Amino acid sequence: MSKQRDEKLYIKVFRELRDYILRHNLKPGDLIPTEMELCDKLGVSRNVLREAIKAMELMGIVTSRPGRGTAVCPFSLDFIFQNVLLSTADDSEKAILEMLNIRKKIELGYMHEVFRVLNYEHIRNLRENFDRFKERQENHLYTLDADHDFHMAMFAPLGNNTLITLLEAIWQVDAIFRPEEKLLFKPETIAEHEAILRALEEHNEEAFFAAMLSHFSMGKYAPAAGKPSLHISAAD
Amino acid sequence: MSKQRDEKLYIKVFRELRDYILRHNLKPGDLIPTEMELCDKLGVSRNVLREAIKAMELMGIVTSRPGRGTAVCPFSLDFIFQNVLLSTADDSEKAILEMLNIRKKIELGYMHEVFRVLNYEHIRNLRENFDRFKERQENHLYTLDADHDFHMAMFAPLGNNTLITLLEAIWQVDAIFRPEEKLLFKPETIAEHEAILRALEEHNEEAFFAAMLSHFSMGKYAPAAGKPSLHISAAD
DNA sequence: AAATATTTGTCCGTATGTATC
DNA sequence: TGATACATACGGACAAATATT
Repeated sequence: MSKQRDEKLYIKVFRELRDYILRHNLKPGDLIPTEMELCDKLGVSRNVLREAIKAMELMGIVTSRPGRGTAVCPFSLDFIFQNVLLSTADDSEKAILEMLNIRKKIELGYMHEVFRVLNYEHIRNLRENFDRFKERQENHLYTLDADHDFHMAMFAPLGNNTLITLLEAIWQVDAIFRPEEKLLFKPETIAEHEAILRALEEHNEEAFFAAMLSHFSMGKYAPAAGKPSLHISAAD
Repeated sequence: MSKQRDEKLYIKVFRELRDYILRHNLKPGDLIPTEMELCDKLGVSRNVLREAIKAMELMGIVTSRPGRGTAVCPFSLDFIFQNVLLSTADDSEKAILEMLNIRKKIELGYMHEVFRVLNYEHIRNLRENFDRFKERQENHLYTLDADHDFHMAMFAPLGNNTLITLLEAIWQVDAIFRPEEKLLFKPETIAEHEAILRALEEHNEEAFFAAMLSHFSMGKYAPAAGKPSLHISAAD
C-alpha cells in the first residue's frame, strides 16, 4: 500500500549495497556486513538479498567465501572488457575475426617488450608448456588450452595485468563462439610455437620477431575486409 | 566427485545462460525458457537459477515480468560504466595507465592500415575536426572531446567495429578516472595532431608513422614499470 | 589439534501478484 | 469471468567452507 511498487526489491537492494560501499569508502578486501545483518537492516529476505549480492559478485565488485564473508574486490577492468567484446559479438564470424585481429596487433605490439623482459626461467616454463602441448597434439587431444597457455605465458612476465585481463577476455569470447570443427588440433601451430620458442631460447631477436609475425599471418587472423582505398598509394 | 569444485553453481549457471543467449543469437524481445524449465534443464534449484538471472537483469541483459517471462534486452554498456567502476581504489591508477599503454599499442598497430585506407574525404573530415580543436584550445576550452574525436576519426574508416567499440570503451574509462587537473588543455597535443594530419594530407607515409610514434611517446602513455630483465640484451 | 561457532552455498516449500488466454 | 502460467518474495533447513576458541 504505502510502498511504492513496480520497483523490484532486488533492484533496490542492489542500489543500496552499491551506495553502502561508496558511502563507507570500502577498499579492496574490506568486508560488507553478513547476509543476516543486511537482511535485518534492509528488511528483506535472504533470497532477495543474495540476488543483489550475487549480481555484484558476477560483476566483479565483491567476492564471497563461506565462513569468511563478502569482500570488496580489487579494481579490475575484466568485466568491462568482457562485455565490450561481447557487445559486438552478435554478428557471426565477422566480429570474432575483428577481435582476433586486435589480439594480433596487441601481441605483436608487445613482442619487443616480451623479448626484453623474458628471462631464462620464463623461457624454461614456456618450453615445459610447449612439450606438454606437443605431446597432447601427437595424441590428438584437445589443445586449445595449451595454445592459450603458451601465449599467456609469453605476456604474463610483462607485469601488465590489464593486458592479461584483456587478452584473457578475448580468449574467452573466442571460446564461446568457436564452432566444434575448429576445436581440432592444427598441426602448423606446433611448428610455429616451436619456432617462437627456439628463437627465445637462442636469444635471437630477429628470429623471434619473424616467428611471431609468421604465427599471426595465418588466415584465421586475417584482417576484416576493408574498404578499398581511394588513395593513390605512393608505395605498396 | 565428478563435479568441478571451486566453481560456484550460480557462476556456472550465469555463464551457461549468457552463452545460451549468444549462441542462439537471441535478439531483444526474445524470451528465454521459464525458470522451471531452466531449473530442470540445468539441474539446479530455483534459487541458484534466479541469482544468475537477476544478475543478468541488473546488468541490463534481460528483463523479467511476472506472467510473461524473461526477455532479452537491447544491450547497453551504460549500466556497467555507471555501476561497476565504483571503487576508486589506489590500484585503479595503475590499471588505467596499463590500459592506456594498450591503447597506444593498438593504435600504432593499426596505423599502417589507417594510412592505406584513409581517403581524401576522411582526411578532410580530420582537418575540419582539427581546426575546431585548435580554435577551442586557443580559447582555453575543454578539449578532451576533440582529442577523442580526432583519434576516432582515424580508425573509424577501417570498418572494424570491434576495434571502435574497444577504443571507445577505453576513452570512457579514462574519462571516468581522469583527475580534474588533467582536464586542462595540453598545448603540445595541437602540434602533434597537426603533424599527424599534415602527413596524411601530404601522403607522406614515413612522416605519418613518425608523427604517430611521437604522439604516443608522451609520459601519459609510458609503459608500466616492468621487472628488470635478467637477459643479456644483445641490442638496445 | 580439535571442537565449536560463523558465514555462505544450495535446496525445498508456500503464498502472492500479474499477465495471458 | 475463470483458469493457467509465470515471476516475485518469504521462510526454513541442511551442507560446506572458514574462522575462532
